[in-house]
Amino acid sequence: MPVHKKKLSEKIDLGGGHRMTPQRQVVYDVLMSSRDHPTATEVFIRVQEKMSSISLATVYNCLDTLAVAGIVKQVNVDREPSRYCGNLAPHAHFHCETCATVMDIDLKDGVEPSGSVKLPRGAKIQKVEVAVRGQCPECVRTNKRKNLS
Amino acid sequence: MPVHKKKLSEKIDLGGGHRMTPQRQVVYDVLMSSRDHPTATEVFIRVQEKMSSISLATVYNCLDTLAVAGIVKQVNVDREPSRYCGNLAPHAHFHCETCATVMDIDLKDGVEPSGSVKLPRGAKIQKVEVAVRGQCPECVRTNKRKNLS
DNA sequence: ATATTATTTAGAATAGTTCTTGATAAAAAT
DNA sequence: ATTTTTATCAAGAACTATTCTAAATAATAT
Repeated sequence: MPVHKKKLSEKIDLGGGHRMTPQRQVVYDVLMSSRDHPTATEVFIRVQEKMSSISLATVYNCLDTLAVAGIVKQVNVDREPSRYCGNLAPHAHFHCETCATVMDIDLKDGVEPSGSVKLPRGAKIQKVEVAVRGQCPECVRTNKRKNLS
Repeated sequence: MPVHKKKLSEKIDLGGGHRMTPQRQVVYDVLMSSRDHPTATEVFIRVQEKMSSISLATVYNCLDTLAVAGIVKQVNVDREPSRYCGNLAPHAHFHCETCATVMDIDLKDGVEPSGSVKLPRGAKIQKVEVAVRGQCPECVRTNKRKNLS
């Protein structure tokens, strides 16, 4: 079942002369029905179940087109593979160093994330990203240990 | 002239049976006398002026060893090449999308960067990173434009 | 219909980084 | 002071995520 608000298979305008093709639609649907933050390869695997002929390059293309169109978000954690996210509401990310998952965390109401830093005078701010690293509740509870070789 | 506090060529203990070799010392000195946030390749170029025989692989090794020892910081901006930073004090980073430089920005006194997010209940927080993207004062002033092909 | 433009695909190419291997060097043990 | 152990260095190969290329296909506009 879809976890985000937009109806699945809803036709979306990508703007700029771009078409909502079957491939883009399937990639979009997979993202909107994912709560985790899959990498391009993970999206590829999930998409293949619905459209086995699709190529990884196309998944990359689709993700990029959707991200540029602003209907999905690209999330980067250090230099790990990019992840993709259908949650367009402003939020931060928590990265669990034990199980390597990325989860959304909400912002506190009425608190600007930029409030904790001295913004350079005269700079134009485009966005402020807050990323938290640590061990997620699930991994704390099950007392998992980091994979030390 | 050195921009950070520690004296250049000061012998540092890396711990864990690691030695402060000439190569590591030169890499460290270059970082400590840099205000910008050079990439491994940029460090390599600067180090070569003092030690022309050093290899890029060794620079990577040294940077990694120094980072693991906790005496320099590795800074990642999206999926761009890692940058390295000798400023160990807690701070955030500003990334100029026009000139692609990364600069330190100070935290406001007494304001926890984690204060703007709803931390997951039961999670162990290791660190909170704040990254600001936009156009730096210098680029705003000179009205530079993004390099659109 | 025809021309134009966008898209898909497979595979090649790229870039940053890590790994492998043999040589070198420093430290520890004898 | 030798020997043994351990750490390090360097060159280049290997790896991985991603982008690019080129040709085929499909959709849209004329």
